[in-house]
Amino acid sequence: MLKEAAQYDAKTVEQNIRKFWEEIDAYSQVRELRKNGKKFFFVDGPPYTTGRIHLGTAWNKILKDSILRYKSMNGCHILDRAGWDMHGLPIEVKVEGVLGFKSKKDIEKYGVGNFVDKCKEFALSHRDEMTVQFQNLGVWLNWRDPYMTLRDEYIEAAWWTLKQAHQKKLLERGLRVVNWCPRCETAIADSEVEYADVTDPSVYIKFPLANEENTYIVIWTTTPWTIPANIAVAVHPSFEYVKVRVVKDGKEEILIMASELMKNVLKQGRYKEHEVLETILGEDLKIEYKAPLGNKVPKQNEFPHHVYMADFVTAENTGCVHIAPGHGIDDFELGARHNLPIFCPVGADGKYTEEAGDYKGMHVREANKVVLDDLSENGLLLASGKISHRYGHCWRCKTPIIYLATEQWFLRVTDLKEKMLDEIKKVKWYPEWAGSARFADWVTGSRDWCISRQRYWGIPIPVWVCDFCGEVEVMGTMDELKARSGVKTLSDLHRPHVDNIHIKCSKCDNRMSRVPDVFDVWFDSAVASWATLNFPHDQTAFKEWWPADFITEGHDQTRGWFYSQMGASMVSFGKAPYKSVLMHGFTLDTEGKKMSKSLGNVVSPEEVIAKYGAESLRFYVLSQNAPWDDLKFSWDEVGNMHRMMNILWNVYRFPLPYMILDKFNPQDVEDVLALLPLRLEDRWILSKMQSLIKTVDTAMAEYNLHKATRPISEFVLEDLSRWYVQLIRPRTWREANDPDKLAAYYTLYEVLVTLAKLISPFAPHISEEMYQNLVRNVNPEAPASVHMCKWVIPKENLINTELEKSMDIIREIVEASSNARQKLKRKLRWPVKRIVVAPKKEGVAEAVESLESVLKEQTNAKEIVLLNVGEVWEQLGVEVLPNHAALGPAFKKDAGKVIAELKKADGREVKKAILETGSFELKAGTITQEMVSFKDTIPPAIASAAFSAGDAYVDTELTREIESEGYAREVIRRIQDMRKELDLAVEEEINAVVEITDANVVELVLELKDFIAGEIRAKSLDIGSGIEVEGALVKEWDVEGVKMKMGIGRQTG
RNA sequence: GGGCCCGUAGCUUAGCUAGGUGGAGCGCUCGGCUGAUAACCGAGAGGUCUUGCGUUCAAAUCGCAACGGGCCCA
Repeated sequence: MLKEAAQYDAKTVEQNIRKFWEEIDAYSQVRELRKNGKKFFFVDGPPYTTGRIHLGTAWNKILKDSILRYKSMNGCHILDRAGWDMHGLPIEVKVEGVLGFKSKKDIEKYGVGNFVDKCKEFALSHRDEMTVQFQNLGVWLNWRDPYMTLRDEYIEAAWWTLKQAHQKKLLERGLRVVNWCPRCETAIADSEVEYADVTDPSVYIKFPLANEENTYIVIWTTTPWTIPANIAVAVHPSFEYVKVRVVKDGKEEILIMASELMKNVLKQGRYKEHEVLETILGEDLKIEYKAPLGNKVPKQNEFPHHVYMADFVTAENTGCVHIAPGHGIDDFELGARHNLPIFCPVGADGKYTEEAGDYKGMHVREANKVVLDDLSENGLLLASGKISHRYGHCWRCKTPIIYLATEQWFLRVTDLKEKMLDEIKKVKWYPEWAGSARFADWVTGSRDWCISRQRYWGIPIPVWVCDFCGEVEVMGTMDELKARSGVKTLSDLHRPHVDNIHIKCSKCDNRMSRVPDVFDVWFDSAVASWATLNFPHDQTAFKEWWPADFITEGHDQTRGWFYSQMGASMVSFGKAPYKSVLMHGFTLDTEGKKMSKSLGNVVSPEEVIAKYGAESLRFYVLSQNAPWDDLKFSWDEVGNMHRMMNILWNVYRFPLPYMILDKFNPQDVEDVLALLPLRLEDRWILSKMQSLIKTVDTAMAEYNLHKATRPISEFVLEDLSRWYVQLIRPRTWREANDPDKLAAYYTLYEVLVTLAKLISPFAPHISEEMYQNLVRNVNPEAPASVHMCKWVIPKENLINTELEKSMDIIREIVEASSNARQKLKRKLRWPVKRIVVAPKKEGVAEAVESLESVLKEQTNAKEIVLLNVGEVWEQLGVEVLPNHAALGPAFKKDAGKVIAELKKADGREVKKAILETGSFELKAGTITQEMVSFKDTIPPAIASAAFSAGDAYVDTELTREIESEGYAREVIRRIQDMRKELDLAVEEEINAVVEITDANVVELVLELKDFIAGEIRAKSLDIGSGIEVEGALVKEWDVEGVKMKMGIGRQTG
């Protein structure tokens, strides 16, 4: 049997539903149910286990959940292990913080094993916390068996992948300039560099030419600390350069720089006079110069220093670029092209090495000032200032990065770039530009992938190198390592367990040792699509499922997970690891600014849930934006969604007491609906319902979640609550069990059940609650959960677009008439004599004729008058406006008489005559068309309002009948109000007394005494003038200026 | 400096692909309803469609530029 429902309390509903899901293990039942369906392989982008989820992660998981629920109801067999990204520097940094560590030395002292254990503990406990937070959003993923990057089998997937790379000669060890964090003492990937504004030195330095006295080439830099490593200068081959003689403080010297930048440089150096000696094209600059700090860095004097051509030189500052191949990416590449020495006198800790001569032991961050002083002493500092610019930082510890040439391991993904770009085109991107523009752009500009990190908490790089001959071997699995090393038991594949395992070199029989590095954590998640299938151990699952059908992540993952997965997959399998990608946006605050702790504008999902519940948050993030646009969070809008949910709930709740009272037991709804005498409004809402399903399906086909959810809100608010429910109210109150009422019950029931299924992917809790009551309480044989139901299919036979259009017109007329009523301040409670509809277009007549009863009821009109298209209502008067400019010359001195006569004439007749014959005869003369114009006039009791297809007139002329009914309703409404105040039950009977001073009104009200008594459930009702008023509650009222005193009391006995 | 996305009423937004009087919701003002009721409904006011230039008979919509925001990169 159906049960009544309490007022909407999102939190209670959601908690109960989640408990219910747990009890019946709904998630597993659903997946089990669909196991023979079409396979749909979803890979969860693994959130990093640092702590609490934020609004962006919530949105991310809500999108995933809604899409997967939709797919599942459509019959898909879904594979959806939740993922967790658990390795890497972020956790190391947090653990270091907890332990109070400052550098790697502290970790070594503490013991790598102990440190790694702490990291593991941290990751696992945070995973548990975050799981609960996701579940509180109603997100269904496989939480019980998630994939975790710290598991041995996951690590093996990464190892296997690296072995593929090695076999395909895509793994390379080499000296490269990498982004280096001097605090973490490790290389970091391009994707781990975060850019922020900083103030740095902005200095102009003169490099003295080797063979020309007192002549200098001028360079500009923001990193003076790299000057000790300077090897060359780059100029643009097609720029024009000048040799210019300058004078400052009486001293003369010759400078070389780009001619278009000369003015700037001379200003910087505060030179008063100058004379251009020569202009030279960049490519003709053949210059050798002396090391500017040769006196401090002896090693520098061993290197030749020349000027080279480079296209990356821009026309900024001096047009001459300082090149230190050990400290810059462009520099390194230029150096490689010209076989320059890769001089890098800086160590892993950011301190200068032995090679830096006098600077040895100094940290580069402190070196800028010293270097500038030394240059100044050498007379080479032309100008020194400050600049604010964007500079890269370690995205975890925020330390400014430096560029260092170091030995690292690389994946040569640049070799695969062309193929990768082809694969991008095969993937279906939502929106299209996410792939064709954004991702393609990133891939085009990408470099080889540095996968090694000099850290502890990560997947150990499974590369063994021969201590003697340098031979390289990669272990693909744990078993392989055991077999090659002879180690019998290996409890864990992390450091330090694998650090001291050695194998024998297959070439020279000497000892091979593992390189100490761990993987870049982006490599971890890169292998997720096959690691989640337990590949390489489980080949069958891989064959059945891979590649992924769908992934969705934020647009920051273009450079991140979209890319890392693509790269790893190209290396392993030569194709894209996913078939379709939905790129979603970021959550920003109301100002459109990024949410960040430092700005203090962070809103957490928990706050939102605490206030409005998960369902409102879900519907909000789904419907507010297109998925790919950034979402500006707004509390008001979440509140709006909550309001919509509340209305949905009330629509669901309101008929329940009546249905229960009538012992309504819906069975074979479809068949019964076909037999019942449905009213047009019933057919209308059923038609609307089917159309809505189509809209949702169309939107979901393109992952346009916003276009799926917005029309649902609209349907609930506009069609169902504001219209259909209002229309059927009187039918539900009827006490007899007549077919007309049943038709309303069945229709509403059918709509509510369909709606519950339709919204279940997006609002899984409230839909489940509705379903459990409406369906399961009536039919225990039905599927145990709404999420086990099949997706709704639009019933074509119920669609009637003509009817939908007609109803739209009727609603417009109702709105227009209520507008017109307002002009005359006539309440809806008072009936109006008639409503006249004057159509301007076809279709209105049909609508009004077929839906007259609806129109009459909703406008509270005694009569509906329908005119023909273009017909003017006869009650409208026509005012004749004389055109003095035309009348004056025509009638001269009689004009006044003509005008007076015109004003007395019947405007309608004048207009008719002019329109038909072009003239109208007055006693004083003949009026022609140009002499007058016309204006419609409306009688005082009538008001008009336009709607899109015509005009509506409301005639509020009072009749005795109308006044009687109006006053009666005023009385009823006030007594109902008093019943409420006394907290009476709906069916409870009362005794009532109404004293009305105005005898005329008493008479009017008495005409409907029985009607009033019935409406207010009065056992006895006294109405009169000057009678005594008593009862449990007595109140005085002012009804439209008429004084009334009413008293009611419980009928006892 | 480059790529991509975004910029419409006080707030959140629809419309932009396929140019032709800019629609909503919230908030505000006024009103209605009172058997969903610590709910619900209607009306009104409120817009140089970020700015400028261009294409066109016609631009929120197409193009260019600037400004502001976001993500990514150098």
